[in-house]
Amino acid sequence: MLDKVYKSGEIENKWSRVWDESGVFTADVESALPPYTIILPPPNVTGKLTVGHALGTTVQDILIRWKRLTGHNVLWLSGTDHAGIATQNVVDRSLEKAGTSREEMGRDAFLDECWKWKKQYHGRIVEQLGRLGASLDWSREAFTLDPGVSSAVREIFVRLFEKDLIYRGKYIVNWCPSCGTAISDEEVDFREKDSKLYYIAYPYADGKGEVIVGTTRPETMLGDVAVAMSPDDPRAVEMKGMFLKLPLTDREIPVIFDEAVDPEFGTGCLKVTPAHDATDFAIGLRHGFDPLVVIDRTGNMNEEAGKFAGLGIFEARKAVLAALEEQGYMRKIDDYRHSVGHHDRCGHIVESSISRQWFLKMDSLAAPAVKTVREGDVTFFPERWKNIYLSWMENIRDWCISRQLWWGHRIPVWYCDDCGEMTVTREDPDRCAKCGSGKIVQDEDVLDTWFSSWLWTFSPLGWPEKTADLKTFHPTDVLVTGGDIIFFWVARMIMASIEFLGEKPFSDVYITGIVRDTKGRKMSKSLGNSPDPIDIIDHRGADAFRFTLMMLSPPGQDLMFDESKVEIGGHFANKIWNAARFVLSQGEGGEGMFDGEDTSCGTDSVLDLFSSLYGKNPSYETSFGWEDRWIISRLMTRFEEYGRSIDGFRFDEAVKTVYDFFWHEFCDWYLELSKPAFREEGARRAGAAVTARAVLGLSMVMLHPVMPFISEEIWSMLSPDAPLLAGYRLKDLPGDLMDKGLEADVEMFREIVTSIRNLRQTFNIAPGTEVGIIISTEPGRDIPARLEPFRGQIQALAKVGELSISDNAEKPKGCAASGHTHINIYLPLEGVIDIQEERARLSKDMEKLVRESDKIGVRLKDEKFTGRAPADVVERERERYGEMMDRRKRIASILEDLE
RNA sequence: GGGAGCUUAACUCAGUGGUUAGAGUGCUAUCUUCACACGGUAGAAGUCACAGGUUCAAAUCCUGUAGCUCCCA
Repeated sequence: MLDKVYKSGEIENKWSRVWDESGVFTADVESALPPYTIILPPPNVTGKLTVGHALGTTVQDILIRWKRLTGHNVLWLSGTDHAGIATQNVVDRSLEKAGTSREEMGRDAFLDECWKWKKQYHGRIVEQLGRLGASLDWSREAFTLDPGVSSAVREIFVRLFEKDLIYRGKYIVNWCPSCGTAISDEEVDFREKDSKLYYIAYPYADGKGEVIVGTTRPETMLGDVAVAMSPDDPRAVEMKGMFLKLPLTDREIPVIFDEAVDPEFGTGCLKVTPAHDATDFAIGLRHGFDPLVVIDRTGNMNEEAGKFAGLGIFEARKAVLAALEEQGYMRKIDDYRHSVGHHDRCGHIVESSISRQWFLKMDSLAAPAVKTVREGDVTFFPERWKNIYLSWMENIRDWCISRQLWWGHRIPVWYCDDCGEMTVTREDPDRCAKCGSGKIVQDEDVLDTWFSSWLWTFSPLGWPEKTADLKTFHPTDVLVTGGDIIFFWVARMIMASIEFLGEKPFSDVYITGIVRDTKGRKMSKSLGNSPDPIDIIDHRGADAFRFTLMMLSPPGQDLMFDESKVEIGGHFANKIWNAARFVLSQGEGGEGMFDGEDTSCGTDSVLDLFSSLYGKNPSYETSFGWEDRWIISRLMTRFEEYGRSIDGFRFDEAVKTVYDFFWHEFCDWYLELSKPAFREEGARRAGAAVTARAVLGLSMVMLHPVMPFISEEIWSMLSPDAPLLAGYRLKDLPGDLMDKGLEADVEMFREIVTSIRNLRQTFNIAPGTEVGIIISTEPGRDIPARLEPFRGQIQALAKVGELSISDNAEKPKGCAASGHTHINIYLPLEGVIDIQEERARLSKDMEKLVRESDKIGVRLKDEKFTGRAPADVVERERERYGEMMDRRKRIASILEDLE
């Protein structure tokens, strides 16, 4: 006997192993099926999966498994990312603990150390993805520093260099003093900070006055080269050509005029520090000033800062303020709140700093990528991300691609000691391409990690070789990722693929929401509010987790996640488990149902059994009841809805469809309705058992993309010889099994059962007590005949003994009653009914009904409505009105009787 | 400063012009009946943020207001 409660652990382990060994996730480049490709956004190889990863991975796995089931040649490409800064940081920290450092051990030894980390933690990521049930193709797994992928990076660099799109120059860049490297604009997070605005006096050089300059960064004044004012400033005339004495130094600096100055801000006077501010850098360029660097790469003041040299930025600020105060230059200090840039990896405040770096010109790459999205060749879901993409792309700036790190793709540029020229080649050179000198040295820096990731749709497929994989699987179909890396990654992939392959990298971009805690905060390590997905899977099962994530995340909305919510999925898994237990305990049902045909579910899949049953079944009439035809019809309806939802990226809808069907139609109604048949012997029992098995089996197909483990388990129990569900290809379902007329009659039946149950509970009739029921119907509609097939089930499900169904049946004295469209239900209860209470109950129904029907009545009399609304809407309203008025009449007459 | 999103039941969320606005959790009553108490049955619960407008018809479209969140500069 199976456990009463579903236990996920062992079952998940078992199937993970079986799937791995089976090779069903390996894409077949020879396959004739239409390809369907997703590349996994490569997680940081030394990182740990978060709930956010679980969300994205589940979405991809649902798409992938669904496409696999519905006959596609599926490739879900797995891979990891070397995460330059993050990895180098953790390795640095571990070296520090061991009492050494990167500098001490040297570049090669340090890289060995990084590779050790990579090897050690790679397994953790692989295992975590496996625990989630991700059906990735591991045979093609790639890592951003693999030789193949690295040579693609090299190829790209050389091509772009040869096209003059890559250049080296001294510009203002974002500098992280903590990580000791330049970073791109996209890696800077702006956060609002409480700060001060200092007003500092800069005296005229001739001593006859002063201007006051407002700044949030007084320490940078040591690098000032000018004070700028707006050309529209009323003081412009008198200030023109004037020089100022720069306090705390012996330098004199000019007053200049520039459009970039906002005359409304502060005093309208801006100190210009080209070496340490992007705006000032631009002003400096326009006016021909050499930047004066006063802060070094480690965030300390340099020798240009005079007596402040050697101080850190904050110490220097204090010291400068004190000196200004002491020497009488400080005029005013205001509280001021403004955005300060922080490095998104380490959280340290980012400096704007002059530095020689490598850049990639973006304009010409961006133009076709804008066009592709604008014309809908690449589509974003939800759509609004398109505008975010476009607005970034249309204001794109050059990309700083060099990083002062060791862990990464080293920049393939060699400098000649003799002639000073650069050599940039696909193979490592041993002499200068210009002068032939052997004294060449490679650039010390590495490339931004994203410079390898932006090739990710094609570099792992073997590009630049024209491989079969590339031909079959590129362009890929959909990219699933978070909105926070649209600029880092999505946009750049579109540019790269168009530039180097001449085609888009993917057709659709599905942007998932962000996972937050129940207080709406982003999950982060420092807050400690991010549960470990593996703990959740240990506690509640991967299927439950996946189901819950999908149930709770409508497209593009952030998800307030809390582990306790996974109960939803856990309860559902348990329900599925128990329904399966019940169905399996009813046997295979094949024996003796068909003449000479073996229908036991052993040799082929449940679906094949199912298909063979319907349509050509000679004992159809005696084996199957309306219950069976009904649930099959519902299953077909739901299957269609489900496929539509997944194809439209509506995973919340898809998941709800399976849930509703399985729980509220299959379990609540069908299995209850089948219980009488299961107690019988012979054909009827067999028909019910076979239907239950077939519907359970097809439900597992529907469920499999969302809950792969439990569905695989139950599938295997239904039919031990069947192929793995994970590798199963669903054939077309028979199209003629929907019966809308039957579905409507069953609706009427369900309303009657529910209504009788309601009456029973209202009058406190014990659950075990049988009651007599009289159903009185509207003449001329043949309702008694239509209800006749349902008689037995009404009696069974509502605990009814004597049941009379007839047109215009007489209402007995002293009974509880309910009125429906064309139907009255009477429950004789002489002496038990409290007339007053019964009147009150029915009056409440009546009031609501009157309110609604009157509203429709008014609408129908309004010629504007009947004239302008579409005919089918008017017709539907008319029908509704007729039904409501019928029900009104019925309840009114019941009320009259109670007088 | 510019832009986006959100505001629907106690909570978390569906529902983008046409039935009496739904689900899950929670709540109330009841049942341990031979798949499941992680369950069954029945039920209560909403001024669809607010104010205007468009329309025969608005939770849904438009404008404005308020609050919350995010992105960009």
